[in-house]
Amino acid sequence: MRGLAARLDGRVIRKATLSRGDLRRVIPAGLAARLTGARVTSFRRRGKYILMRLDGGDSLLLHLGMSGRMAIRPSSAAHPGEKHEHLVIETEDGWRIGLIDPRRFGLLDLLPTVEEDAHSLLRGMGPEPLDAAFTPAVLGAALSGKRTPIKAALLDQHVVAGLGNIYVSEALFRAGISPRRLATSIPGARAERLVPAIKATLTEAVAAGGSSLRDYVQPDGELGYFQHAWKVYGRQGLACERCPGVPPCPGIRQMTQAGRSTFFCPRTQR
DNA sequence: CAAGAATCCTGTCAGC
DNA sequence: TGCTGACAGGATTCTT
Repeated sequence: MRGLAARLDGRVIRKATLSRGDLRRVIPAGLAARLTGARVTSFRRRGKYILMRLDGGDSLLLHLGMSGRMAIRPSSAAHPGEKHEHLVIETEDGWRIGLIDPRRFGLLDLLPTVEEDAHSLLRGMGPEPLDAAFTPAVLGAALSGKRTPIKAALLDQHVVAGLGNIYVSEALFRAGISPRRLATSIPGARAERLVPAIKATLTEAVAAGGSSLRDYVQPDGELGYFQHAWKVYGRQGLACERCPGVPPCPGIRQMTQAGRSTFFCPRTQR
């Protein structure tokens, strides 16, 4: 969102082009026409959704799904026909911002700005994990009585907003909590560890991922570097960094929970 | 009601 | 080189 705001906030959209009518759901008719000629007045993020406000009172709702990304280039640059570029926004000051989403799990919608919080996709969403209001007591209350593994509970956007499959594994490792543990056992001392672990994981990821969006300005920009900071995700079989040397770490394990990969250290996460 | 499975879609990679 | 199957950063809907 910060990368988009750097190029779009305060700018006038010269032209918006939609090349297909659906992503995860049908895109409202007239969305491109509404963007064209509008000035972008502010940005907001809620969970994994980005909201771009326009003068005139509407907001563009954007979700990148699993495979979506934004490509930012000067309008003057050559465009060797990116595949799966579903929406293109060109600004009056000469930038071209494209939404590229091969799997089309992403989402676009248009809604009145005053109704953002009432939107069906945002209503009922859990607290923002980086807000001061996201405390161990708040997380504990959301998990209390839930007889699902904590891994699955943290992926539920109604419990806490914005955590994905990678960050859940990373946060549980930092907190020393087994992904198999039932959510209802978290309130109390474990929530006291888990909340700061979630905040630290996301703060570091945003710092690293923000750089990737800036790099998108380059034609062959790198995707970012938080993947180099993963402590368990994708590291099955490797030693974790928290086990004492003797005896050595039994190795990071991978398993499937609710259809998603989970990575964890079987010794330090209990 | 809650939890797991199936589902949408395309690209990539391992194995043959 | 080419084919097949498994799997991928998400979230909703269907089953159990």
